[in-house]
Amino acid sequence: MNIHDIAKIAGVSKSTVSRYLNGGSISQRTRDKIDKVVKETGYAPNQFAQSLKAKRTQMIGVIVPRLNSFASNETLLGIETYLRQQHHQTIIVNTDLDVTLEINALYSLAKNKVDGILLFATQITDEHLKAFDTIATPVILVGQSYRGLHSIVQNDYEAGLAIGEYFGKTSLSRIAYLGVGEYDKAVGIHRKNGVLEGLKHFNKVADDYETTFKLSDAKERAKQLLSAYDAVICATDNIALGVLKAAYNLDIKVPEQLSISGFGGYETTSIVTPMITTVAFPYQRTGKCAAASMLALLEGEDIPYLQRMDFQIIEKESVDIY
Amino acid sequence: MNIHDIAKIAGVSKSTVSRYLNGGSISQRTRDKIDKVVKETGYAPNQFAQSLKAKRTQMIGVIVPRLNSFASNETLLGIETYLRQQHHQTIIVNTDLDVTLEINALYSLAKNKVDGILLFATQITDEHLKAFDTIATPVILVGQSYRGLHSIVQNDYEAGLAIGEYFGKTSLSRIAYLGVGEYDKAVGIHRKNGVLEGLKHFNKVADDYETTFKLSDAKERAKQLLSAYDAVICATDNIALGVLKAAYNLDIKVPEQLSISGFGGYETTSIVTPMITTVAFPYQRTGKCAAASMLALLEGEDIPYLQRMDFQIIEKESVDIY
DNA sequence: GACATAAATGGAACCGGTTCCAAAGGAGTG
DNA sequence: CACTCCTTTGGAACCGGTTCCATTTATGTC
Repeated sequence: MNIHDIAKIAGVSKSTVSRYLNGGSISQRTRDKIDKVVKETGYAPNQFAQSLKAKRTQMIGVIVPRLNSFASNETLLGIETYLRQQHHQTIIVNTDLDVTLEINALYSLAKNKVDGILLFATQITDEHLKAFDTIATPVILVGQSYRGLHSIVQNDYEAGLAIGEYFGKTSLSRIAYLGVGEYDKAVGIHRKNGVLEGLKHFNKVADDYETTFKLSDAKERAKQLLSAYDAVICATDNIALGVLKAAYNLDIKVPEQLSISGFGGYETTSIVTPMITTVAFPYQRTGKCAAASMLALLEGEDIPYLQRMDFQIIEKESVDIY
Repeated sequence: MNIHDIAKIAGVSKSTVSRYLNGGSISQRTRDKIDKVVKETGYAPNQFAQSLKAKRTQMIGVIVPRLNSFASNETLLGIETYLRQQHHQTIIVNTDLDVTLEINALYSLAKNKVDGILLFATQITDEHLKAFDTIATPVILVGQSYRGLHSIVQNDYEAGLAIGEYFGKTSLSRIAYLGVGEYDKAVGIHRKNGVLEGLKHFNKVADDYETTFKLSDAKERAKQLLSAYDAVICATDNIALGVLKAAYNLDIKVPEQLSISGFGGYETTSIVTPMITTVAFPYQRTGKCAAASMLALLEGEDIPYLQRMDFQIIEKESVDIY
């Protein structure tokens, strides 16, 4: 069933049906005739063909590095919910942390003529810049910032600062920071710098160790170094969970013998015992903000190049605050 | 940049460019000329306009009831990965467990001319059937089955049977089953029936309680009844985690005083202490299977109406097996 | 070199809508 | 009733591709 069929059945031209659908000037008699036919046939215009002319597909592409991380999923939830309410479709591409796939995804989404792309970036390479340049599709970075590109990020430095000061106030003195590689600017650099600076305000220092985003890696790394510390500040909740697990294995009591904190606000941190003190980032709102910014951008509005979300320390049971 | 521009620059007709792009018969000289122009301009055909003619959008819609559940996300991961490899795009719609939104999503995806729809169903209402009938888009159900519709499900009954027999073999005798409402056929009925039947093989029975899929609800429900039992078989891992939390709160030792099991194989079950014994469902493979079945269906192949995945008991530490 | 055959190419129609423009119809006024 | 003006309508072009068909060009054979 297409507009031509409807027009023929209703005995009018297809331009009239088009006007009927889009609220053009039409007489009551014609309106009723078409109304009847549309009702009977259940006709709905091909969104597709509409987009060809309109040059707007109402589709937003989202490139995520992982589809099984709390942060990605919550952010994605925020994005999808907002876009759906605004009558847009969400196309997701998962890159499984593969940079090549990420570049491919940019070109592929551009070919699909999505109106805009939200990129959950880990790093921005020259290939990325080239792709942004080639495709004529607006891109907003989520989670990482880059000069000259629209970005929405967590307030990693300030959050780190807050947790650093939080540990600073305690009597804990042998502190380790368990982070990730510096290729990830947001988590690997800003978050860490915040923590170290926060501790410094209280004349404390932390030894700086590195692991990956994987819980099991964090656990193994932790096993080697736990005995030397009375506190471990972890760069993510996943890492904190790995450290907690390692503490269990080594029969180290948390928080009596070891204090642990994470970043993220993952649900799991309040499922385990003891519940882990963490810095919650508003992932859903981040997603909503990213989606809203994209639609604003597409409407030609000016949006700030860098938007930082807020954060909140969630005090639980894993830090000995005395 | 469109095909017309390319044709003009290369000094050929647009049908020739089209042939160049799609591997039609073309002379080497012309090929080189067009090659050069395409390279220079970075031209990529509008996937969109192609679809209008081809009547195939290479897009598959996925309707999920939640975007923050382990099962959904893993399945989605399996779907997206497979579809991407097969050069298809994944459009997701989250319905937040709202049946009205689910119906809307069906019509909306149909308007978008997705080639097929994968529906993570909880229940099938008359509205659903009507929608399936109206939209001319193939639908495959994931997670629930319905007579006459293509379905891919977990083997809920057999999995329940296996865990029922597993508990049957132990010396545990005061057993509770903590399940969900029967509106969910797969989890609420089949899974439960399997468990009860499995226990029956060993002349055991379980008291049957009901809660929701939410961890916090399960925890509250569990607090009221834990003292009366030495084992709780839970319908999902989330429920099991809630029960474990309740046991902690009541200072009940797991597994010494209380055995707990779940269903699903969620990552979290091996993060908590003790790690929870569960039945793992192959969610990623389920997603892949669903996606592959859809593409097969679109190719006109015959696929079975009901496909059941396998499962595996993951023995951990939360059940006292002696 | 003439001829048959195959390969390469351009033109036009088509996919399903929207939109511009001109023509037709209807209402209002003197 | 004639005229103007506004509303309604249909026809045609367009969005950016693909494909059919007819024509031109190249290749091979005798």
